[in-house]
Amino acid sequence: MDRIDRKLLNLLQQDASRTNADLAAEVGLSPSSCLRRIRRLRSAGVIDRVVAILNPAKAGRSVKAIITVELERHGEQYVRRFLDLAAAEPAVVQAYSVSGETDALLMLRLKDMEELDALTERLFRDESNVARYYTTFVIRTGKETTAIPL
Amino acid sequence: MDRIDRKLLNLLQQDASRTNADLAAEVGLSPSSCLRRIRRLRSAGVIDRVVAILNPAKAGRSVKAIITVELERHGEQYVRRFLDLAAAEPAVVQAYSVSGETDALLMLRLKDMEELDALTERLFRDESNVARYYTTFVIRTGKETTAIPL
DNA sequence: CGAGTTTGTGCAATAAAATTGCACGCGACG
DNA sequence: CGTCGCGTGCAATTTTATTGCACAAACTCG
Repeated sequence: MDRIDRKLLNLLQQDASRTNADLAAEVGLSPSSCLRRIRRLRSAGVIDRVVAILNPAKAGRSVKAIITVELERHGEQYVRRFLDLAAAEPAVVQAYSVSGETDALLMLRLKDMEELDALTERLFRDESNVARYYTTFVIRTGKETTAIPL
Repeated sequence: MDRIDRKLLNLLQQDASRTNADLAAEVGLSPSSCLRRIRRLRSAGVIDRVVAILNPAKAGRSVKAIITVELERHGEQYVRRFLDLAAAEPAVVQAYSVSGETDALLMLRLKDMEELDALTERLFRDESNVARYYTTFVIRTGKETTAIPL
């Protein structure tokens, strides 16, 4: 994991659709060496996967919401059970258990309010272990990246 | 934007490193038609970009934290200014202005606590407009996807 | 209803890119 | 000082993407 590897990772985190020859030129390697490095990073698991990022609005999911959840019982098995329940929802893109006042935090991608209504109904109606939940809406996005700084 | 387009987008959101011929077979199209659809989705902006997703731990950023911020003055220009400030920080991967009790929410990727300390120092020391901020740590990740449901 | 146009498709040829085998150079280590 | 291991570049090969073309379906407008 030297300087070149980091440079490659940074480039790939920005745009993984570039050709290998292109990347090789930018980091100052031959295409074959560059390719071998990328493959090594991939099989080492440093690169987890390569994905397409969609434009939320054009994919019909312009509403972003955050739900913080406080559970009745805070034990690990209860938290886990709730996270699994939330993870099963397609609209839930991130589900975390957290420290502090609340127990869990969900990040949602929604089509409209109706969908939020249906989701909260599903997640919190039967779930007798949820003491309280707070829904927050994202007004403006200042930054949203998948890139991990190196 | 028909059923085939959606199927393609779902596949590409999961794994954009598959070959075009492979994708074509899965959606039941010839490689050329499949490629043309993907290119159309890309130039229409539905596909925003293609990126490599790293393993946070293996990239040396295993700590995930959330900071919610309450500003002194809540006016739009103040919120914007704060978001810009936060967005400039490499450790900040998501920065939103939100509805509700607080004004902004930051999602962080950190190497260690020291980095958090340095960051809060930078973000909140000079920033006299910040009334209060709450730091929360992610204990467990139940789900974390970049895929937008279609 | 029907001619014309637009849009999408498959096939085959072509171009571009990834991948592999091989030999070399450099640094670590005995 | 020789040997080993690792990474590199080059060139050949294989795989993949891309393009031109002809055809079929859907849609439009008179």
